[in-house]
Amino acid sequence: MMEKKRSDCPALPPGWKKEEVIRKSGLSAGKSDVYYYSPSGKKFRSKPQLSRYLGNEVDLGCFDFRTGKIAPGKLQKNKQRLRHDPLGLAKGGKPDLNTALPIRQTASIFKQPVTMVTSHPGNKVKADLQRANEQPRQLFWERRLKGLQPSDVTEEVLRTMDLPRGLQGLGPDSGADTLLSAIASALHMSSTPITGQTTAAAEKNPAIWLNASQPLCRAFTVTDEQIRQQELKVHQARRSLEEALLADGLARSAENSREETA
DNA sequence: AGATTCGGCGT
DNA sequence: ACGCCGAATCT
Repeated sequence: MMEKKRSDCPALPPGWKKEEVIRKSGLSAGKSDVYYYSPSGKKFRSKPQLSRYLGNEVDLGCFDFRTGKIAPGKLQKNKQRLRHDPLGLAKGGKPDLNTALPIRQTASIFKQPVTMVTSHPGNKVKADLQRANEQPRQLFWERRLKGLQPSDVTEEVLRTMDLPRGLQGLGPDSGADTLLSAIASALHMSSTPITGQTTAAAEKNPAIWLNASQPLCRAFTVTDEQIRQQELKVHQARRSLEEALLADGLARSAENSREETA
């Protein structure tokens, strides 16, 4: 029996082993296959398979399956993509590695926990609201959000969201789409109330008078009625998400059992 | 049956 | 050129 040399893999959680097997015959002789073994001994033979199993425990985004190391060369690609296809959803529909837990993949750039809808209490919701609030930001960084649109997996653009009148953009790129993204981002990233730009001076010269901790938006007020309507929308959206997660979970377990019993 | 191995499709 | 995975082959 050939002793398989399984080596520890530092880029993975403790207990994971990596193995490389050289092909010794056939047209592909000399090539090699790489396998990983979980601490429990399950064998993995591709990055997607590994990613499905690890979920968000480990970000495999820049993990090189063949070498077993973190590949720093991937950042270039991501930046390039940010221009017109920020999330890589546009086409080709990558299997989207790391899809196990719901991550808010909106304009708000940084991954955050999101409400997990279950029938049980004890949900963790935005547990760390005081994180990373004091990061330096570009003035008018919101313009990077221009043109972002919600779409489903078939690439069809979903209905656009309507903002209430009374919300008005400010500064360069003060279009409605940028405004929506800017406000959404502000709500995600700030733990203080979002008021818009309250000084009238920001109107005339935003570059000087801008309150950088507020979105590029004129000051506004929100009515109780608007809040009620929004609560309704959120409830409906959560139901949709719950159904989607359920369906996804079923598909995932179906695939897992298919692999196990294959 | 499970494990191993190479082919070959798709990118 | 290579990742991924089906399936033939082996034990």
